[in-house]
Amino acid sequence: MMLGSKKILSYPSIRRMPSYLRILKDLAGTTQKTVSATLLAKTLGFEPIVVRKDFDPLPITGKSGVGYDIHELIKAIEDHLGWNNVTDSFLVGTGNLGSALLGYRGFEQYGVKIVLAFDVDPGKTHQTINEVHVLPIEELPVMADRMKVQIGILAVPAEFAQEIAEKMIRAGIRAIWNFAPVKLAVPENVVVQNEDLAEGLAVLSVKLDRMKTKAIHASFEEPPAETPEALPDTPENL
Amino acid sequence: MMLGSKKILSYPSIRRMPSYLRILKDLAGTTQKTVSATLLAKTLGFEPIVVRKDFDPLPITGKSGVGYDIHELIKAIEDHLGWNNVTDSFLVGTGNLGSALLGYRGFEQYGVKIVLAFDVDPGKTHQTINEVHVLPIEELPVMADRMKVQIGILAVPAEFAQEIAEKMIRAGIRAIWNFAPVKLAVPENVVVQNEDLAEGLAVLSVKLDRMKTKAIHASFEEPPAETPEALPDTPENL
DNA sequence: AGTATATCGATATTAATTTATCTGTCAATA
DNA sequence: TATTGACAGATAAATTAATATCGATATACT
Repeated sequence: MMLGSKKILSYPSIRRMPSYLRILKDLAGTTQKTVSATLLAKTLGFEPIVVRKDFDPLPITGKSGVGYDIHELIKAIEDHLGWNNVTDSFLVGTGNLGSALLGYRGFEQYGVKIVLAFDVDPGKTHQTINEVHVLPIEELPVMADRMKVQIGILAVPAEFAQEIAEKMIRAGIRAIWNFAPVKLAVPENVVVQNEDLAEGLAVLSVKLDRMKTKAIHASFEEPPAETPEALPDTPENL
Repeated sequence: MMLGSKKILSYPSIRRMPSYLRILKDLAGTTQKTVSATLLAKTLGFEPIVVRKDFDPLPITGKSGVGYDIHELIKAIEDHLGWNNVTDSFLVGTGNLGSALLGYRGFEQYGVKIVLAFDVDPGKTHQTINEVHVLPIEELPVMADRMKVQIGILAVPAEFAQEIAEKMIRAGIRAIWNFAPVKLAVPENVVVQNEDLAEGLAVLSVKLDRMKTKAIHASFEEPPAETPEALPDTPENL
């Protein structure tokens, strides 16, 4: 045994993987065979050391003075995320956000394909949004069972989220991508990933505020230090 | 001076603030006057100590044996995030994601109001989406100047993101909420917050994968340990 | 060949974040 | 009024993540 013993990536690392993947796939279309951590870092705005650390647990090895093999790296990342073979998923809630998610082509590139959508509102069902059929929520259990779907995307208003989540779980869904701003109560064998736009907005607000006060303080100190007018890469945290 | 010297919140704390705020605003509609960290924690699925630590830098103080004053707490959080007075913002890109964002009522609750939208596609301009006018991108500079808008929401395809960002910046915008999966190069007096759905999806994928292997290992060890079929609160990380 | 430069990987080091522990306060109740 | 349980807040410990340092190797360029 002990075969597939991948060393584990930290969650911050995992979150950076999609960015790497995008760049790598771009490069895969060129004549380039290798990338350095330095290049990736510069493109993404963080330090090379971060990149090397991120790749460290992957079952690949770079070459000193050269970098990493692009295709190897892509494969390693996709393997780790399980994004090789696309997984089918259901989406529930075809309001604004739900439709937007349906409109996002390219989830398939991220290993997930929305194969069916559901809604409680009869006015929204039995139509097709972006080539995905919308069915009444009642049909979810049967379809989930028939299609062996494991991932559910929850894009309903907060007040229905828990109820729909339970319906998903009873139907055999094991992973819920939750866009409703509520903590879902789920059994321990079900995983939940919460997505909350307000989080990012909160960070932006604070950053803006801190930038302003910084500017004020700066104005009392040295002369403006020659504001670089054009596009220096600021290391982007969060 | 040293007046407005708020102690700083960590970014993880900042990200949790919107969740607190939502619960608090719910409670504000009831007869409750106070909340305990314990209650907030239970509702959100983390530990009370996290909540108390999060509130520690805020200029408020809870009462032992009682909790925090709900209104005081709301005010303190909103103050810190600058979500008291709603800030006007522009949105660029009225594709799927852009429309979804326009459809999100309730950003105002988060201190941000989209007052105008822009698009390059003449086919999309001069209409109204969710009561927000869509103008040609050329008009952004004039309007930004006239309305003194500081926040820009970028919901355009990756290949145009940098270009549009520069246009925003030249127009005086100081904070960009970036939904395009690219690192923007901006001057150091501009703040950027990147939003990347793939991040959350990556985390979900890995969680699901780890859950599965956990299940496999468990099946070799002790007898199933009585799976709690109904809804135990799992502490939700990330 | 010899040298400079780029780059990885291993090993610290430092910083940020989470978690634990303990003490004292408050309010309800016997 | 003494006792108990719920709670905040301070301080400390443990964990996790980011950053730095350094030696070794590959490539390009004299």
